[in-house]
Amino acid sequence: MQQYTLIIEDFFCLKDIFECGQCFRWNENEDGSYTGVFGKNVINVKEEIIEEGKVKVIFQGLVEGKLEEIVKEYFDLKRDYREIRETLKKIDTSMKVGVEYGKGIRILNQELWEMIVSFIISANNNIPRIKGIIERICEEYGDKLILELEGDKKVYYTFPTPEQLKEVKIEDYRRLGAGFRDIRIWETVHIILEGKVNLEELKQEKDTQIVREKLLTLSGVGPKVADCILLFSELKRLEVFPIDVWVRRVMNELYIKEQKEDKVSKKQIEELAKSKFGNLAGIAQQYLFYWEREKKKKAN
DNA sequence: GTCCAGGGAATCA
DNA sequence: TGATTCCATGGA
Repeated sequence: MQQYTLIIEDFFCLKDIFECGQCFRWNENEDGSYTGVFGKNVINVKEEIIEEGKVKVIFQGLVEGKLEEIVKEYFDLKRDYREIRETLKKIDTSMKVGVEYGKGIRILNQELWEMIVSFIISANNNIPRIKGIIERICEEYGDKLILELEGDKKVYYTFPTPEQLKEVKIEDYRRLGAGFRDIRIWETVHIILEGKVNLEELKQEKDTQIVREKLLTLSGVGPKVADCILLFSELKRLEVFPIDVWVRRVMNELYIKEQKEDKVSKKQIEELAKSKFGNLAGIAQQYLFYWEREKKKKAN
């Protein structure tokens, strides 16, 4: 068990980070802290706001290695988000509102394999259900981790490796609620196990288009899922702009203003995003996605 | 009962 | 190339 406390002199908000739609395995506790598993680590994070734009963050957890280094990498703490927000806010008033709303966001450096499977499951699905499916797969096939905080022991599970999923059958994924995505998960696991796509090589590849094409050879990975993997995993391509129903909706509402939303082509949105947001399109997308979804939540 | 969700693949024009 | 259709599931 390690502990690490950090003062961040910028906006940094656990709710913004964990509920903006980029991750599926972080859950809020009764005390307002969040606990999550990534790699072989299980970590609890608590924040105390010192003043506007200054926050104390307390990390506690079981990790392989040094907690400080691990969280600095995972939470992308070396990147200057203040500068990113300032750049985006200058684009227009809509973007300014979106950035202000999600100003505590950080784009996490999540494990490539976990993102591949998670976003295959995300196809035509909703976030609460995606989380449930992933959690059940981890409970069945991942490694058990036990975290004890203030005498309270809880059990967590790692995300299973391709090797750990080797003997899993298509019906097993169906039984765990994956629905029609069952065969896609199975096929992708076996593409990796057979070495047809090498994840370590993908992490080394610098050309984003080559990485994207490789990802598209995986079963259940189309353009949108590939873009989510590129943006939200350790591949960290902040310029890619995943377009789902929410992003299409918000881009149409703010900029395109077409009566019939389904008439707006993906290409049109892509080109608009690239020209407006440039190499920060991915982060801009996340501010917009989060803003649009929270707006909808509040309306209900 | 109907609609919708961080879409992809197969099929057809 | 581009448009349609089907695909499980659970909550609203």
